[in-house]
Amino acid sequence: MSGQNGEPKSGILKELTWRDMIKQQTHQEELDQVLSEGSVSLYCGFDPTADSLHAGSLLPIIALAQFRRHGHKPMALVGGATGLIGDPTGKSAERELITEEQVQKNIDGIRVQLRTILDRALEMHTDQLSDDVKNALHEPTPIVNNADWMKPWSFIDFLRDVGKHFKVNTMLARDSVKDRLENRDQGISYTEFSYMLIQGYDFLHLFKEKSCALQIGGSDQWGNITAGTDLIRRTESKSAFGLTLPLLTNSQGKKYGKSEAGAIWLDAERTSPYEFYQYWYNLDDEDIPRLMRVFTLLPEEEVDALSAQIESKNRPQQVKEKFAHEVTWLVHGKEAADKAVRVSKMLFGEEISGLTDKELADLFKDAPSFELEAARLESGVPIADLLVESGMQKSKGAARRLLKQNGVYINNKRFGQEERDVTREDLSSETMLVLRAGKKNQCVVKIV
RNA sequence: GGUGGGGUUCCCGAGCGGUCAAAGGGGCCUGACUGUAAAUCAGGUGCUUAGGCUUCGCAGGUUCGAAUCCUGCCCCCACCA
Repeated sequence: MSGQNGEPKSGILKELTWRDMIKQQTHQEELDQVLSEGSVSLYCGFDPTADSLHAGSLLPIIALAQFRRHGHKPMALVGGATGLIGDPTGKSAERELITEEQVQKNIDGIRVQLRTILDRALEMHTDQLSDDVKNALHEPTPIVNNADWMKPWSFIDFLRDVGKHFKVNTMLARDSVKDRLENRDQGISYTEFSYMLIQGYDFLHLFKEKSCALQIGGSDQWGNITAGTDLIRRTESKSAFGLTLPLLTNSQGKKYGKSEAGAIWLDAERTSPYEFYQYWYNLDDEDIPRLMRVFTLLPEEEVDALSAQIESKNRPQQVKEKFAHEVTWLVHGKEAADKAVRVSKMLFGEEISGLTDKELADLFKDAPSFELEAARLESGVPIADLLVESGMQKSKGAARRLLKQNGVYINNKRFGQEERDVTREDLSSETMLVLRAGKKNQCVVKIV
């Protein structure tokens, strides 16, 4: 009974629909039927282009988790083979090849993240889960690597068995290829051109070996996904399905997952849980309801209530705190998320004083820190020097400007415009002080 | 290969012998107002020991003086074959 106008009957599609997480799908009704009849195996691929995933990858990860929460069997695929080739989709120019060692290193990194987040998604809001699902929670979500089945192929075999099923005519019509062909000085290499054969074959392989009937991915992956469903239909005469997720942009049309400072990584070393939390907290109010549906596992009623609250401007901070906490929890764990909330309250609150080193160090574990020799403090350190040496400002000129604009704070207390020296008086605990530049940049200065 | 137009500070883009550290816009930063939001407003946005110093594709040259003129080189774009 699903279809353009109908309600899907499978639990998972119902969920993804109200969350607005479906961009396109192949054979809607048939897919809905299959998903409502029983447990379906599915997968989503992740490119090993870096040793950490970033916030953009969170969407497919959550989607996989949602399937799992509805009793299906998701898998994550890391592209050990495809990563060596490079996906031309959405790229205006040929990419540099990544070395094999680098790809391996990247795979190791993102594997851990996938595992952690996928597992954690099963521990959150468990009251929504059916008993069957709860009983199966201890089974980890499988993570496969396409290098395992791609590497053994010989070129000739691959061309005969896979290449034969792809028409260059069709491949040439794809936007990602067309753009590159029409732009004379940014052609496409045979290597990248072949990318879709590999991704298409991955699907066939998983279909045969793991009964994988569905591939999901970002909306840019539509072409690559249908390459797989087509290949399966052609060689196996069976249906396989594809589903893509929407490309999320904010009210200004910008993509998520990037801040001015760069990408928001899922790796705590690259983007600390505190920064991660702050990223979500600081997004536009307007975008929060939409994002809450997509990036949290909160149930519908709760999302609706919170959305209504933020829309009516009734203590919107509460809603944002909840939202940012949920996302941080999913990625970094509850403890880290709780702490991010505490640190944030501390930082955006009153003057910092009366804390011990231990408390301060604990609160600011994620914040950058800088060590200053005790002797220098005794004689006094010019504030501009401190700002530059701690890395908060890149030149003294910039430090002076900031000062003049009233943007320097020590222990959350405005420093004033005068260029005086920082001394022992400025410590907030035994050996530390908190230096802040502007609203959101702080650094712990430790005396050693 | 031929012809024409270009490469300017994070980006776009003006400047075409001194008054240019270089208009304007975007971005970014800071402040005010708020709510750590958005919108709005104000200021800032090469380095500096504040006297200077280094920047306008690269290398030379002309000149008292060059981003601006000349020569060579590199790269890009457009049209033609």
